Amino acid sequence: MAGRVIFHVDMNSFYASVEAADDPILKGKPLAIAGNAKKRKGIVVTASYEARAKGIKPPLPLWEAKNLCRDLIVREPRFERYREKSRQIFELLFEYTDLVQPVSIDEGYMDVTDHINGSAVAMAEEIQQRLLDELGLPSSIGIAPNKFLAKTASDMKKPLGITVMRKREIRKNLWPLPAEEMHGIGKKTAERLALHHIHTIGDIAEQEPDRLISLFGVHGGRMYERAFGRDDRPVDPEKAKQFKSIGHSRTLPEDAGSLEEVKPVLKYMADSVSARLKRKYVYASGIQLTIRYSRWETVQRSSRLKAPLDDAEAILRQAMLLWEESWDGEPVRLVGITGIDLIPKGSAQKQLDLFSYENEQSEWEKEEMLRTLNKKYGKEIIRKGAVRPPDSS
DNA sequence: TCTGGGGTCCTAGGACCC
DNA sequence: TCTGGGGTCCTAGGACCC
Repeated sequence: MAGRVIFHVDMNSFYASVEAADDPILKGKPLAIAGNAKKRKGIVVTASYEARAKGIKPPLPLWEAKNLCRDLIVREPRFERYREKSRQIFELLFEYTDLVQPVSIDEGYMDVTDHINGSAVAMAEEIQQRLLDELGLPSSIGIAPNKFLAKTASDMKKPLGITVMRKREIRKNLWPLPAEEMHGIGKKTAERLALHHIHTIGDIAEQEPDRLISLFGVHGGRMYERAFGRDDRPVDPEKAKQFKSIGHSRTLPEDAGSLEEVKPVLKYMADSVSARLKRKYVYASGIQLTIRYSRWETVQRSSRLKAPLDDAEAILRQAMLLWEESWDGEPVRLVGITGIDLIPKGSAQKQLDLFSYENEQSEWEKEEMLRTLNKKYGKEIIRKGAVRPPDSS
């Protein structure tokens, strides 16, 4: 694969920029998007560049942010609106090539190798200008022969930057960067690298690859390759559509100390996860319950299902069984439900046929669990028949 | 006034099988 | 008196990213 041209398009302060585009009063002001502090969700998710200038950088607790900047404007996030804007962004990018891979709500890769008329920089400038003119949103674009270098390049100049990273410039532009700047290296790995006197990306490049692999596993091998700017991952438009899990979690208004207290929250989450599974045309073949204790320890327990499902009551029932198995009686700060091991509806039906015999065998087990739960928590939510193979329609 | 919510990927270790 | 051993599958937890 010789001479690809990859763009990494990264929106600047995306949530804050959307708010400013929708409400011009916010333009040029220090703005933070943050959850409601009274409900203990007080962290800054996104800060405008004016707020960043005062040292406000996500994820900062809101009260600290207010101390740093007395006239900080705070808005709660409107995720539905951001998703809508996100769709518009990618529609615009798809005008240039089919090889667009969204990687999050506000960034994506483009493989424009076969679509350059003139210079790549001119094309990036046009895209950036159109995002600004048509959607009111600033972006930074990195241009490079692969995803890793394009991503690194887009980070180098914000806001409204366009940065080209050529292979031959790696020694000059990549190697001086701190190791933690490499995508995939976070705080923990950077600390471990520092123990071995590895501080910059250049230091990584100087290591024996076998040593990195023995220390960090496949991650070590990958960081060595990246340090030389090597990355042959294709831009894959399908990847964004392939969900592996769908979940919903929430920090509670106050700590909970019983299943009665969290049951309404779990019910709400089961409904929401069920609705999203149905919308995405997938079944979950496992359900995972997340419990975060007020002591900040997080526990996750999952169960595999005999029959893949998308039914809200069945999801809730599984979640409550998992609660029974895993809650240690301590105060709980957050709960979450996630559907895992998702399978598309078409293939789910085949699996169901395969498992139907096994289902009948385990029927007495279900009855037993239901009796136990019903005795304890009443029958309004937990009912026989909640777990049923999905309709074949 | 400590610390959100959506994810993906990798690894360690136990269960199980032959 | 020692108590094989290798492969595979599954789960929980951790690191990381936006």
